[in-house]
Formats: sequence, structure tokens, C-alpha cells
Amino acid sequence: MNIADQTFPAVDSANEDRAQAIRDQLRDAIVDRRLAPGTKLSEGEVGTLFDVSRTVARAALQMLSFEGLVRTERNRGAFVANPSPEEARQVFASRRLIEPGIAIAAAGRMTLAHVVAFKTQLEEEGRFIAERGPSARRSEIKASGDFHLLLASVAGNVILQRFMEELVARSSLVIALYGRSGVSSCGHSEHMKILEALENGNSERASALMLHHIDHIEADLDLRVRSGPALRQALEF
Amino acid sequence: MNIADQTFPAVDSANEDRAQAIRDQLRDAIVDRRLAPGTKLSEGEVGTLFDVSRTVARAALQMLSFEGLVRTERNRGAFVANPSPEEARQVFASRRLIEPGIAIAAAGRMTLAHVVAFKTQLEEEGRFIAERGPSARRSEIKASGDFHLLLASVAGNVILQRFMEELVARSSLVIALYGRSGVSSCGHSEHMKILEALENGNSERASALMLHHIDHIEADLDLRVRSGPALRQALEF
DNA sequence: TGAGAAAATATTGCATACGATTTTTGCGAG
DNA sequence: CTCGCAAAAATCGTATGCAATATTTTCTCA
Repeated sequence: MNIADQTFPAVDSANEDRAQAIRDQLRDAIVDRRLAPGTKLSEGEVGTLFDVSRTVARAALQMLSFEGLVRTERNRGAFVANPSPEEARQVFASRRLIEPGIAIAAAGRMTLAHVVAFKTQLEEEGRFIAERGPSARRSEIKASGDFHLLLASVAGNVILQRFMEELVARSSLVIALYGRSGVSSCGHSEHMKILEALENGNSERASALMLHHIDHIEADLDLRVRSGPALRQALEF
Repeated sequence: MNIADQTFPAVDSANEDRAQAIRDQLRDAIVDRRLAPGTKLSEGEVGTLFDVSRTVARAALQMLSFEGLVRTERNRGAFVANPSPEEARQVFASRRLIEPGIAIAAAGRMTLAHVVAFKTQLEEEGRFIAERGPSARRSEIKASGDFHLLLASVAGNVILQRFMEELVARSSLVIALYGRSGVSSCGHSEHMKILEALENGNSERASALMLHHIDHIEADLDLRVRSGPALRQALEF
């Protein structure tokens, strides 16, 4: 249940910015659902948990707020974001607009090292799908997102890479809230097909496959407004 | 004229977050070049200037840092960003990817009110072009960006809208650094043509015009590495 | 017993304090 | 006069304190 313990030792970033390290750990926790949407993240609690003052905890929360992973209300505090169906649609609309282009850019820059990295990534992704249990499930969600982030890094545009980081993180949140089944196994094969197109330098095909892939992910969502979450949300739960 | 007015009431902004207000003012100052790239923005100075403590000044600078408008170095402070030619290319590559899609989305959502807003915007834009003097020049740059932001707000995707806010702001910085001529007068006529296509619901044409428009803006840049700026940058100027 | 008010408690927003790091200044040697 | 180095000043990173706001608990009274 302890968020700090579960994640990396974070030895490397000890020297670096502490707020950023906390941000990263909290983001991981949000993305793979150890922190449920709506959960309150009080400055004091985060601070004591990571053994820093409220000042730096606050900075970390502010970063997450910029990324849309946390919603902050004045004088009330920070909460893990609870994206509405409309927000969910906008997340995927944004991805449909951006990711096909990223796939094209990446196709033109693939090196052997990139191919190896993708293969490693997909292998890990497959391993988590094979495993059972909630922990593997979480790792699977994360790995699935990592495929898209790897692609963005290959594309070589740091601005788009950052946009994708935000979109992938928010997608995880959306899937956590509105996901129907584990589309992931299906997604895995689509990832492999995309890699194949990238390897062949077939940018058009990679782009088209990516578009379909995003459509499939979104199609698995149930974005009808449900009384359950809405009620809970209204009650600030 | 002001996009914020168009979308939110934003009247209680004074009551709201002060850091955000400072962020907005600093961003305006950066975007229309009252603050030159490389200028140091010390927390204390910003704080006294806006009559707040360093805490909130720091928060404002952190926000600008996320948007890529200022670069912060640990233990050294915040500086108005000084984008490299490579960063400049990435900004425009991102815009080429996103804005045609935004134009298509906007074309499908244009209302009469939107058309009126655009007409008002373009009229103002034209007024600044006609005027002379550095002040009008600055207003012209800002107005030109506002056209793109207005389009993004019409598209109705708040995520993409935020991305565009960042990209437009960074573009202003890039144009300030690498702009050759005032392409703006040419840009103005292109804006008008885009609006025409939007009015007619011709989304394909609006999208294509937008792509060319971005190309034209970028074509006006001189992105060759020059000894002057590079040297100055190396010397932390 | 239940509803509403009032007090107690918790949490945030912001300012300030202090050690750490960087930058500038002052000064003497070459 | 310039260079190098040490002291001083400035600036940053972070903790903490206080007032304002929100939340919870308790108490009162119908």
C-alpha cells in the first residue's frame, strides 16, 4: 500500500531534483492504478511519505497537475484525475491526430538498435500478458504504454515526445476508468504488426496500423455516462 | 480579441491563483519580445515586481518552464528560453502534424459566432500590420498567434488547445530569434484564406492551406547556426 | 433520535528563514 | 595592468510558521 516502497530505489535521482523524482513515482503509481482516480493526494501526506517538506511535495503535485494526471482545487487539494467521458474522447482524438505522424517520422529513423529495443519491449509486453494476477496486469498496462513512448522517442521530436508522455499517461487513466475488457492481448499483436511495418520502412502502413490500433483501444472503452462513477464523483468519493 | 474572454469568463482570475496570473503576464512579455531570449528571471526580482513572495514567483516560473518558455538550471535560476535551430525545427514539425488536423476539426464546428470572432481577430491583425513602430510590431506578432489559438479553441479539444498554446508561444520565440523578414503581411492574407475555407466548411482546403501557411512561416526563418548567437549562448549571455 | 450549529481539527496558500551554491567583488602578487 | 583567489553578496533549494479556508467532530435542542 505504500507508494514509495513499491517503486524504484530512485538512487540515481537523489542528487537531482527531488520533486521530479517524486513526480515520477507518483505518475507510475497513477498510471498503473496503484492510486485510484479520485484519490486525495494531500501535500502533507506525500511529503511525509517521501520524507520531504510540503514545499517539494507541492511542486511534484503541481507538475502532475500540468500533465493532467492530477486535478487541483483551490484550498481543497490535489486528487488523482477522474477524466470524464468527454475528456477521454479528447485524449484519443489527440492521439489519432498525433501518433500516425509519429509513426511516419519513426519509420524514417529506425536503426538496428531501435529494432532491438522494440523487440525487447514487445517480449516483455508478451511476458506480462502470459502472467496472471493483478501485478502482472498493471505491468502489462505500463508496458503497453511504453511501446508508444518508445516509438515517440524514436521519432526524435522531444516536444511531441512530451505530448505523447502526457497522452499515454492519461490514456492509462481512461482505460482504468472506462476499459471494458483487457484489449491488451489484441493490442500486443497490433504492436508487433506496427513494428514489422517500421522495420520494412513502410511508413504509410505503420501509420495506418497505428490509427487502427488507437481506434481499437478506444472502441474497447465504455464511455456512456454511468450513474456509478458520476455519483461517486458528486459525493467527492 | 482576447481568446480567454471568448472561452471562459475569467473575471474572477484576480481572486484565483496569483501564480497563474504572473505566469500569463510573463508569457505575454516573452511572446511579444519585451523579454529577450536569455534574459534572467530571478525569483526574487519577479516576486518583488509582482509584489508576491518568492514562493509564488517560483511557481509561476515553474509553469513557464513546463511550457518550454523558460529554461531553469539548478541553483542558477530561470532564463527566457533560447531555442536552438533544432528545437525550432521540432516546434514547426509539431505544428505541421497538429494544426492541419485542428483546422479540419474546427471546420466541422464553425458557428456564426465563431466567424464573427475570426473576422474581428483578422481585422485587428490587419490594423497592426498597417501601423508602424515596434509596439505595433509586437502586437502584430501576438495577434498572428491569436489566430491560431482561436482556431484551436473552435476545434473544441482542450488538450490540443493547450498543446497549441505552447507551440504558438514557442513559435513566437523562434520567430523572434530566427525570423528574417516580417512574413506577417503574407501570413495575414493566408489567415484570411483559411477563414474563407472554414466558412465554406471546406475542411480539406482549410487543412491544406494551414499546412502551407506553416511551411511559409518556417521558410522565412534562417535556421543556419550562426556564430553570433551560438557564441553568446555559450557565454551564458 | 436526528438535524443543525459551533467548535475542533486538518489542510492549503503564502511568507519568511536558513543553509547551500553560485556569482560578484576586492585585493594582492606577478 | 592583469590574473588568481578569497571574502562578500546574491540567489537558489528547502523547511517551517502563520493565517485562511475546508472538513470533521461534538454539542445542543427540537
